[in-house]
Amino acid sequence: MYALVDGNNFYVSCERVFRPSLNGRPVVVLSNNDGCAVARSNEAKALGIPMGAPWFQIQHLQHAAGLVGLSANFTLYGDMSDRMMSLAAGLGPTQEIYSIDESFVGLHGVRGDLVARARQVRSRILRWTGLPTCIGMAPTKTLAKLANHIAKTAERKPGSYPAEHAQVCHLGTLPAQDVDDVLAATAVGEVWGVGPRIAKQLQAVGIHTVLDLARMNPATVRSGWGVVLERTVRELQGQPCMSVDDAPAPKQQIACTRSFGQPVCDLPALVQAVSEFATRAAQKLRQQHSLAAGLLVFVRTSPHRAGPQCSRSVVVPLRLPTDDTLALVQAAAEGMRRMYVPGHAFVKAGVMLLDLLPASVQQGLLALEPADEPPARDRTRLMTAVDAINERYGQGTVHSAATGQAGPPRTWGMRQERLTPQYTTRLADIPVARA
DNA sequence: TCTGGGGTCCTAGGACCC
DNA sequence: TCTGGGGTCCTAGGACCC
Repeated sequence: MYALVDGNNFYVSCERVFRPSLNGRPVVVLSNNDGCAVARSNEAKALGIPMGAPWFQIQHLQHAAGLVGLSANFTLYGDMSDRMMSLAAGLGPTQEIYSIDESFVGLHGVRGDLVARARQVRSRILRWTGLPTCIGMAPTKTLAKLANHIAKTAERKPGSYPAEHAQVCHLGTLPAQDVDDVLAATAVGEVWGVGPRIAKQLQAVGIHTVLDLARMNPATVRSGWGVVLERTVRELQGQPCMSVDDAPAPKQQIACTRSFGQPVCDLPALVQAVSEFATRAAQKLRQQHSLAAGLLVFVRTSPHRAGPQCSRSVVVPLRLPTDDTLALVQAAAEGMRRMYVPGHAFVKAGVMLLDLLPASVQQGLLALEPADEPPARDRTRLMTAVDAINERYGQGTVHSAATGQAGPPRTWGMRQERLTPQYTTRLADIPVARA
């Protein structure tokens, strides 16, 4: 049996913990550059704002409907996520953190009334962190996802499903007919693994509800759509094809990419931008104890804007796999210089670290290669010190000169005009209670 | 004029997730 | 004027091997 614990409107809920005046109001949290809505309160959903709606198209609702738009505060959300996850882990013996606001919990061997237990965990998370959640439970992960969807929808739209499913929904103990009823009341596109494309194809052959999909023959699904959807169908039928993965493998690639706050044409600014992206990517690389053997840099113009389009990328192989910020910054800057073409309004660039391998694998230099770098041991100590200082005193306290004030003005920085304080992670931002 | 069969590896592109 | 970022897995097709 599996549970899926999922934060309701997670980013919005994090903001509301520290600004209770946002309760009951339509609120959206915007993507980087205040681009589009990536989280919506129930009130915002009720206004008809779709996921991903561009801010410039909905900002008139500020006056018309009291809509509040906030810049994404990922430092806050990450910290709140850690708190929520540690409490959700109390539900069962294994936990897989699937995204910033969702975790699967394996319920193997858990005795007693699962629904009562889930309600208890849910109310503990609410009381201790201020975050509302919903919990779905079922014999497979795909069904647990579905149960979670039902729990949320039953709470948000009374009448859509039986009221007892609100907040906590356990499909595992329901009579078969009741399970069929909720599957028949749910559109096939809500299934985990069925995106817009496949949903359309399914509808074209008369598969409209989750129940329709669950009743398909797995072999037919395999030949028509492939093994991925076949697994989904089997999971809907109650046959587990996925288990809780509580020790995720290290990532195979690490990316840091950003859209710019405004278009950028000149090379020095682009070099500075990718130097900073490489710095961030290198940090992530060291956190998972990997080395990169290659680095990809890309830059592109906007498909939404008129004018000449340009999209270029270059892979820079690294002679020695490394996790050294300075080496990676150098490679990123070199790649950018190599592919740069003047005369374009670039809006996005990024760095991806490729061909990752465990840091425990040491590759020696061939004796005939010049030993022009400081011994690797010293560099490792330097990077450890830099990470520790930045962890303690804030990002960028120590940084490579390529990303600093010596460079060009930081014209490419993100737009974040509606950013809230870092309530839980910066001393100066901690809320003060007054009697 | 005639030109095998079976396998691996790599890459690009598509689809999905949140 | 203004449209995010970071991942995964699968498949098809080409290059190459014996």
